[in-house]
Amino acid sequence: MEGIGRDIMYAIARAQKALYRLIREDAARVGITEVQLIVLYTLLKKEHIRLHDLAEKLNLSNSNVSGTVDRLVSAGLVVREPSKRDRRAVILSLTEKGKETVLAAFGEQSVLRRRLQRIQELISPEEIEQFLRLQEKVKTILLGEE
Amino acid sequence: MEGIGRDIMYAIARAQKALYRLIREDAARVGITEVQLIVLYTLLKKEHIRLHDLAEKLNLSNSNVSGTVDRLVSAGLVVREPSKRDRRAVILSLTEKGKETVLAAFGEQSVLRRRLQRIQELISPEEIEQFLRLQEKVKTILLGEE
DNA sequence: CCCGAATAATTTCAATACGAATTATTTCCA
DNA sequence: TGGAAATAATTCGTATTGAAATTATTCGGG
Repeated sequence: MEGIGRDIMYAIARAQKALYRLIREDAARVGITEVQLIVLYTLLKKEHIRLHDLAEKLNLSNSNVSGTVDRLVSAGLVVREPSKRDRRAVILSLTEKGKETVLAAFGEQSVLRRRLQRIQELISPEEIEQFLRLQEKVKTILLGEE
Repeated sequence: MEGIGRDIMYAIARAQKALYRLIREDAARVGITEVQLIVLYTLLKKEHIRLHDLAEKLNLSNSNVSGTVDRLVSAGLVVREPSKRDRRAVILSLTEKGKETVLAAFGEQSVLRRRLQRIQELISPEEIEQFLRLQEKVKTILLGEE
């Protein structure tokens, strides 16, 4: 692992840690954990999704999401219901309380929202576009899909 | 969380997952976990480091690193010794076996090494430089240090 | 139509991961 | 210098994480 490779690794890791720290902050404000908030947000954007599809969307294992959903159901934020089309599957949706929670977390007081806006103020659209393109390219090569 | 912000979040998360998957693969080949390999690698690059400094370098909590070091000591890959300068601190170093393990993990057979090289073959030095610069800029803004 | 392969979810287990509390030691300043 | 504040590490509790095994169901080819 020579210089450049190491730089790339550390850069990716640092950006991710910074991002998760913000999500954790917003999540803590409404009394949940970061992964729970990410799951709620995903469900807000796409209701009635199957557990497997949710796990795929989030790049998490089924077992992981299954446990997280357990806790969200216990907290009254999410409901599980068996799929009518496929009796193996379960369909997930937000409860009213779940909706309120995610909206409160990412609402006016959200640190993450403020910082993401700041990025758009301080970095030009061309550079952001460039950033996303390179990020995607690096990811594709890392996955061996080039 | 509108379009661009979400794109940035997902891009960062995806790159990190791809990276960690590779590290996990190399680590599994030598019979350890990804975090354990990252710790061993860090110790290879900087021997005789204090636990607190190691945790800081890796952006991990002290308690987390303490537990990971426990397992590495049990496996005979790392040794703990009390610092002479500061009796509160412990100094960490690799054993001979620890050195061999990390060198084997990131040696010729390393998938991560191969993919990082591939990045340098497929992406121009200017673009890599640009990538690292933007990555750093985004991280700084996310941390609120702009 | 039927049975083996594939798929969806859960459970279990070991390893992260972090915050809070605790213990031991050092620092620093009144 | 004496003691409060800060620092280093560990322990504890809870919540991720993913691989592997398990169960239930669906799919697909003969």
